[in-house]
Amino acid sequence: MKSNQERITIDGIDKEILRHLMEDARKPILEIGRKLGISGAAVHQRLRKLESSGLITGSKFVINPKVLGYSTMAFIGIYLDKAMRNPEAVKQLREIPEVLECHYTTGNWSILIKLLCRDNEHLMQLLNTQIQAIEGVSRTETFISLNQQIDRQIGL
Amino acid sequence: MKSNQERITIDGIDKEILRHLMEDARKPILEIGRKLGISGAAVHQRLRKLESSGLITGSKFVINPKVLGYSTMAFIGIYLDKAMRNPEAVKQLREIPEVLECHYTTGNWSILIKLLCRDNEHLMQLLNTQIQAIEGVSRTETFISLNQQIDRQIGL
DNA sequence: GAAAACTCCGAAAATACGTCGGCTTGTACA
DNA sequence: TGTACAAGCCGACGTATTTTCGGAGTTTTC
Repeated sequence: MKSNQERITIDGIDKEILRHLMEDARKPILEIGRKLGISGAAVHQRLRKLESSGLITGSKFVINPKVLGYSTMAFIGIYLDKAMRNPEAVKQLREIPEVLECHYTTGNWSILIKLLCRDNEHLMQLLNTQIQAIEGVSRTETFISLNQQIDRQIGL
Repeated sequence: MKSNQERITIDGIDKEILRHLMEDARKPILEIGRKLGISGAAVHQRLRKLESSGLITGSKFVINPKVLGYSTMAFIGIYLDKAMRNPEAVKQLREIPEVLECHYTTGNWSILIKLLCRDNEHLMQLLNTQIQAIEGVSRTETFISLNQQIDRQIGL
């Protein structure tokens, strides 16, 4: 996929197309065209333009982690004894599949991660045997998400 | 979409199908079938089983916020003067389109939100005019993500 | 005002989707 | 051992979608 990253102008029709596909990536292009009152070919051409502009980075199936037994989400702030250790720490965090996000942040911590685990016991085990074991990690602070009340992409 | 939520067994072929679609929701079923050495019909039947089991919750187009000028991600811990105020606060947070996630968490804060804004100035403006303005918010702590180094779904 | 650039449409070809009956395999049970 | 049942796959089929193409209308550029 090429991303020319050229300046692009997105009009209302583009937004409408994207709004449909952001909700359901498999919605037929023809159906979107019918809904907007333009031909399927036009929708297709606009999508190609949007893709080549780099605005669309891909599409994903979303799976429900609870069905897999993953129901505990947590955020962990990580203190590193030297900020320099960041690249190596991230490399090791990447090996932990439960780590979904990893941010290099301002503030007290060096790193903030979001992770998804089965239950509190699983979380504790990850902390003790995986995360605290990473070289350079001096301390962590854990925040368990009791309930995720909003989860969405940036709007158009 | 029905979700029987029945117990389900996911074998290696199911995982392989999901792995493909989690990366690219528009990948043709037939192509996946060819890659796995089974017919398109079989892939289709498996997908129907996975859908009705509730494992698949949908599909999304992923857009690149940077192309839209959104390049600053931040996490904000919010203190509420009374935890009771949570539902009303969340309702108001939902009205702020830059708020992508909102978690009711253990720990110091009542709420942890993730938000995406254009730049630091935009962030400051959101804090001052939108978030601090919510009734019940007594204090906030902001962590700016200088770099998101991991971003993924739970693995199979 | 001509040329270039956009954007759309309709049609056609290639491809994919979704369903069906039938085949094979494995299991349960008498 | 034999039968019945369920699960999973296949090929084929009709329908629907994708993708491409040329052409036409409109706007922008110079």
